This record gives sequence, C-alpha cells and structure tokens, in this order.
Amino acid sequence: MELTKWREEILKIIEKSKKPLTAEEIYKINKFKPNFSTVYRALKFLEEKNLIKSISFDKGPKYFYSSKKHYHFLYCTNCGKIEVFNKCIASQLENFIYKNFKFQITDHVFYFKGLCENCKEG
Amino acid sequence: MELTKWREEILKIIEKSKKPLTAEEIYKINKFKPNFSTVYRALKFLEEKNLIKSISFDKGPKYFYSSKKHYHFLYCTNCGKIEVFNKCIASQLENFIYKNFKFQITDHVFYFKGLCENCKEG
DNA sequence: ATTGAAATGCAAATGATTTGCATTCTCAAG
DNA sequence: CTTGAGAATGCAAATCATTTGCATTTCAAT
Repeated sequence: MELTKWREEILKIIEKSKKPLTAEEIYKINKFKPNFSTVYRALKFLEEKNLIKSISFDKGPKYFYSSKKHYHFLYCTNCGKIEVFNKCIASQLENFIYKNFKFQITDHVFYFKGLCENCKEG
Repeated sequence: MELTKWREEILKIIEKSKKPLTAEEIYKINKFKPNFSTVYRALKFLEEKNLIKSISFDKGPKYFYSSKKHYHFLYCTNCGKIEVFNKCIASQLENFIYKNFKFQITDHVFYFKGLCENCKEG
C-alpha cells in the first residue's frame, strides 16, 4: 500500500505549507479527518522515506516540513514562536566532521534562540 | 535563599561533567538524593540564571551543560547517542539575523544528525 | 471471492516534565 | 531566642505530545 490516501494528503499539506507544521495543525487542516495516530504514523512513515523532516525545540511539539525545503529557525524562548530563514553555512563543516568523528551526516539542525520582535521589549 | 545546597550541588555536577547530562543522570549522580521535582526545579532555576544551558533532540530527554562551555552536537538518529564538538561558525550569521529579523539572539543550537560510527554500517 | 500483509481507529500506555498542595526550611524582624 | 513570611522541598497526581496494543478494515495479488 505504502503511500495511502491519508499519507498522500498529509504530504501534500506539508509540501504546500509555507511554514513547518505541527502534527496537530496537520490534523486540523486535513479535511478527511484521519485519526490522530494515523497522522503520527503517517508523519513517521514520510520521515523514514525522507519525504519530510522534523525538528523539536525545547518544549512543545515537533514541527514538520518538506524535505524539498531547507529551513533554519529562530526560536523565541519566551513565547515559543518560530520563524524560518534559509541562509546556511553548515556545509563548510561537514568535511571536518566526517574526518574527525567518522560520523555520517544526514542532516543538520541549526537555530538561534532569543527573543522575537514582540517579546524583546515586553 | 536562591542558590540552595541542592542547586549548588547540581550546578557543581554539571560544571564538572565533561559531557551534557540528562535530568535523570544528574539525579542519580547526586549523592544527597533530592526529589526528582527538585532536580527539575533546580535545572529550571539554573537555566533562568544563565548558569546552565539545555538542548533537546528529536526524542528522549533534555541535556544540560554549563554555560561556560559552548557545545555543538552530533546526534545519531538511530541510537540517540550524542557526541559533542566545539568548532563554531555561527557568529558569522548573527549580524545578518539581527538586521533582517529584529530577533534578539541569546543563543544558538546547531547539531548534525546522522549515524555514528557504530550505527553506520549496522 | 479469498487471503494475507499492511493501514487504520480507538483507547490505553508511555516518558519526560510540570503542577498543586501540604510541609519544611531559612533568615531577618521583633 | 521566637516568630512569621516567603521560598524551597517532597510527594502524588496531572499534563502534553507521542506511541503502542489490539481489533477491525482495506487493498492488491492470487
């Protein structure tokens, strides 16, 4: 079966989205209303197939986004708001890592913590 | 009261450690055995005072480490093992972020995902 | 149609962390 | 020294996001 209608629908939602989504957001957007565990299982499936990626922050749920995108994040430690940006310098390090750690890199996570415009002066 | 004996003990454990520790590891190391919630509350307190930092990965618990250290991580998506390294290029980006997002950076998180030496060929 | 493997729904379990509340501690004021 | 208020602690229960077990359904191949 593999890419069932739920999974396809969920993948579409994620690929269309301009920002990373949580499982709950995906669940709510989905008009055919699968079960919550189906959403989680679909997300796991899609991530294993490398069609989507996910990231967790200090608290709150994971965020999911299409593997076609490469995001980095600004995570507000006050309100939890995330913003995305895509300027990336990580590749400079990959060779260094491989040689020194024999660690096979598949991805990297890079985000700044701090205060967003709203929380900055509260 | 502020820096009570539990909190001081916990801070010492973290500062002495050569690697980031989980709440549970800290709890077990602590010879005076405070309550688990005391450990969590102490960690929260110490992080608010900027004496320690923490990072979460995709699953599993948070890791805590001294603010005097600046770590980056290699997170194995297979076994969850973390390794640390400290070569850092993030500061190149901070100015860019500040100008473009009005986001006040307090910290950044950067880690590679992949397979560690053991899991690579399993 | 029949069958077997995989996907789904539902409810209960899980793991890490947090919370409410009663108790205990600390330390400055009397 | 005693006291009393505010903070810290212990304990048990709650919480949140996610996962799991199990019974049922679906689908594709025979």
